[in-house]
Amino acid sequence: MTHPPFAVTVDLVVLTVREDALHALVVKRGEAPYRGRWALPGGFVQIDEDLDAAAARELQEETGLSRDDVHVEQLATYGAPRRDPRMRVVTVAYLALAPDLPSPTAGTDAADARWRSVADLLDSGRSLAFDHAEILRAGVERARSKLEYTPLAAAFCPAAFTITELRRVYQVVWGATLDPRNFHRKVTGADGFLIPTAATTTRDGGRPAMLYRCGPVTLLSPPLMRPAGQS
Amino acid sequence: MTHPPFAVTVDLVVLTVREDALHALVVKRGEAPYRGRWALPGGFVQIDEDLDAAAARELQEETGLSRDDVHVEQLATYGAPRRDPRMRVVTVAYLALAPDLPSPTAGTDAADARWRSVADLLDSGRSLAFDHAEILRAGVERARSKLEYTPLAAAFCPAAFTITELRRVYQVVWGATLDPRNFHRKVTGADGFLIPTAATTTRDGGRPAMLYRCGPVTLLSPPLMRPAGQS
DNA sequence: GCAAAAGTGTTCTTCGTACACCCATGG
DNA sequence: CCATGGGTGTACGAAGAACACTTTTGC
Repeated sequence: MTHPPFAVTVDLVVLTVREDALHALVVKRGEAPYRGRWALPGGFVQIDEDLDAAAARELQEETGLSRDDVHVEQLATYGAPRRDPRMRVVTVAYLALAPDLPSPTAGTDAADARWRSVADLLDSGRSLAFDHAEILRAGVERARSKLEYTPLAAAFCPAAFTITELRRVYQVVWGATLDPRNFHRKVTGADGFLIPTAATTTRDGGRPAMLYRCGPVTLLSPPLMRPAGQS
Repeated sequence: MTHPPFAVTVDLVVLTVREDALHALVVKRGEAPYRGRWALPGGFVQIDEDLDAAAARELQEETGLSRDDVHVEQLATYGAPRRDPRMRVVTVAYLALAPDLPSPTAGTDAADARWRSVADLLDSGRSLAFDHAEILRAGVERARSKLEYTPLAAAFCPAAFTITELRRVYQVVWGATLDPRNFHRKVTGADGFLIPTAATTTRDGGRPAMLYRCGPVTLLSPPLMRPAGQS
């Protein structure tokens, strides 16, 4: 047996911040195995399709979001021999970070796709199908560490956002509270992270806040450090 | 076409530090395609085998090293439709960090396996088979960043090593020069990184140096920072 | 005016860096 | 006794943490 046949799928950990909690996109399975259980969105890679393209296609089908709207990156690959009881399936997991969407699952294939809080989903008991709980955990951990040394927190925000909105992302993802004043100084001082716009907004209340767009850098140096010893 | 058949392989980026340069293990291909070219060691995942197990098996076959001797972690997965001209192959790349070995390829299957300097291998011109240059680059980049926030540099050292030997690893992998005195203070001060042993050695010349073993921590906080703007 | 959030200044402490200095060996 | 590397002390400056304070809106 030189090269046994495998099925290859992509699964997506799509994260967003809403209602002061981290949420992930899940779909209700319509068929066996795990029928009726929640699972990460995903599907088979087509025979002439690159892995990244398959992930982008699934994301488009499930959420209507295009690759340009959200950050997508490869997460890890899972291939335990019996992770799918039907056959040998290797799945390439992707992590996507999306802003909070007005109509989160509009125009999608999956009838029963919805946002659910990560805390709920990882609560042992009501577990996800397959090894998806493990994949979700890996995605959340990746997101947490990426906020430290990349400007990816902005991927959770609308195109123009305030410093406070950005800080809320950090607080929700890290489960920490950050000093608004030091945070403001730090991120506005980070070269290339934020581009100021002319506009301001009062949507957070109080004095009008400057709106920023995401800058061109992909790496923050020095990184923002998350306070030690939080969830 | 619901689940087209794929072949799944593992490929290994095995890195070591020798002669003051970063080296990777490569094998000469004995068959088409890319016959006679250098490639990363690897092979097909068997039908009942987990991905990590396949990587460990290939490592064992190619180097005689067991999982206990070296650090092995999943790197990334590559599956461009025509990356192998014979068929659709998805490869899960693994990164392994090994100490400098007395007889690097003793007791191996691959007749023509050897260490070659990463600088040579990535020199455009004499390129590796398939997309292995890209995979090697990803492995080296992963190793570089992992040295910052994990104690993995010790994986390049023998079981008992001196601070200077550890510093040489950092210098070679980062392509930077580090102040011996500040480095000494920093790593000996990092809680759980190094466990002092009773023994000393003069193998580096000069005054006898304390020998250390690797400690239990998996994450360094605060991280060691690599000097900005090096190769 | 008052509450609430934006944004700036200031102080204190911690940590990285640079570098002087002494120690312990081999030759 | 000298070269070589091991290891410690110290001084300076940059950066983080804590928090007082002024600014600008909505109500």
